Amino acid sequence: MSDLSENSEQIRLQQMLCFALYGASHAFSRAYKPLLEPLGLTYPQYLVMISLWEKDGQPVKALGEALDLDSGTLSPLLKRLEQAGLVTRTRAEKDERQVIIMLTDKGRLLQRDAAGVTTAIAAATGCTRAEVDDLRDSLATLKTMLVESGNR
Amino acid sequence: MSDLSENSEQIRLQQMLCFALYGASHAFSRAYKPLLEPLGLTYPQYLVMISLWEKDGQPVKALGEALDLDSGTLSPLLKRLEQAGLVTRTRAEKDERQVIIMLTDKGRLLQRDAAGVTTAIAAATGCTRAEVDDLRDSLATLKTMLVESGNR
DNA sequence: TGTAATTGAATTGCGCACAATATAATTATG
DNA sequence: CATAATTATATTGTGCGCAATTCAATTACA
Repeated sequence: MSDLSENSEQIRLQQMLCFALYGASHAFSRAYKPLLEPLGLTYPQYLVMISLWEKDGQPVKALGEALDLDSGTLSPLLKRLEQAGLVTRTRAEKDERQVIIMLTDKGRLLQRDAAGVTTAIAAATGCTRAEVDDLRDSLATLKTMLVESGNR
Repeated sequence: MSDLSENSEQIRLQQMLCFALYGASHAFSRAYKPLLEPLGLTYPQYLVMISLWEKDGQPVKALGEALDLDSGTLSPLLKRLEQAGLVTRTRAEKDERQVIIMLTDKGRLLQRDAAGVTTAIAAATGCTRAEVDDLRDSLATLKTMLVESGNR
């Protein structure tokens, strides 16, 4: 049973959970693309904006923890959002290491333009609210498991 | 009810399915990283290798369809696999536009080294076989829905 | 208090992911 | 048969995602 090319030990792409996840994740960002393009946002930028709409004035560190991204990803992304006039980046006075990200008026106003994106995506998934909730919770659990097993 | 900053219309990152997917997908590739590093493969390269272990001698186009990737992603990736001595890239005689990707002996042998990766990841997810199957099928359906709604 | 350790952000380098474009080979068509 | 349309792959440019490094600010501690 050592000839992998001719028996059931063969790994099949189509039955791998990670591959399904990989494909669904890409499908999502492709679905978002035409909706976000009019707003001038990429998908990761949109996630950052949502985090800021939830809680304005976060330091880069906090955004990184909320989105699970490091400064190597966030620093240039935030500079692009600043270039676009959506956020400001200012050093905190009480701790000059921190950079506080704050929405501009333009950034705050963009939330209204983005309202339609959510409903359009919800419709595109074709899922009921309960299905979405179940799937989301399963994925959250899966992520937790993967992260925890990595810490051992 | 138009003040989005103070009511329930507010989009919340933690309740978004796409964000859960985004996080779980990244968690997976982080979990794979230390397992694939000894093999000298990145996660997308590993997926390409699996596709080739399933079916050797595929043209770039077929690999792209199997993995849902275009030549802009695959061409440089395949060159790196060639550099690593895992595959060969040769023009098809009957249609010189096609480039056929074939495993080298080294590429075929790598399948044995990769056998442990699957079991390690399966353990890391902490999911039962049934849970994996359910989740995978839900994600496949979701992807189909997103792709189809994009074609309209 | 002075030095060491830690922390927050930015930068560099590499590898996807993907749109847009280019090029060459093949096929279709007038 | 010549030319137009299509097809397969490669290239270029932009933006993540992440490891590794750097730097300055802060905190710990000898």
